[in-house]
Amino acid sequence: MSFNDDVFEVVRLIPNGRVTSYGAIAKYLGDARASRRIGWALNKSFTVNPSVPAHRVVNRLGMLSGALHFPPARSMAQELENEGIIVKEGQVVELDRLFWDPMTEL
DNA sequence: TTGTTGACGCTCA
DNA sequence: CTGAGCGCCAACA
Repeated sequence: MSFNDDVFEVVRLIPNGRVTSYGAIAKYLGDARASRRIGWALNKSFTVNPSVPAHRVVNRLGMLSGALHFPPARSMAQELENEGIIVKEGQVVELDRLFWDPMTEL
């Protein structure tokens, strides 16, 4: 199934220390309404190789809405901070500066 | 087969 | 400014 693969591919292209949103990815894939499905795709991202940096994907406000779905062993916020991204109150700080839009960057 | 759900995003009150 | 509601559509019970 290619939708998931496309999602993974785009997510893997996100530069280190940057983040993007479900909507941006959906739009890039041609279906701006697929944002909800991006989450589904990312669920499986933990079972594929090479691994997908799903922690770099947040909702359009920069909130870590998917943090609860991360494997217990990993912390979404922590992974982000490891890359230099500041996460406060479950939200990415300076989102506008760290945001990476595949539509304009690719 | 039908109904509910959700890692979203937008609009309206 | 805040909160509630709605459209989307695949996965799941």
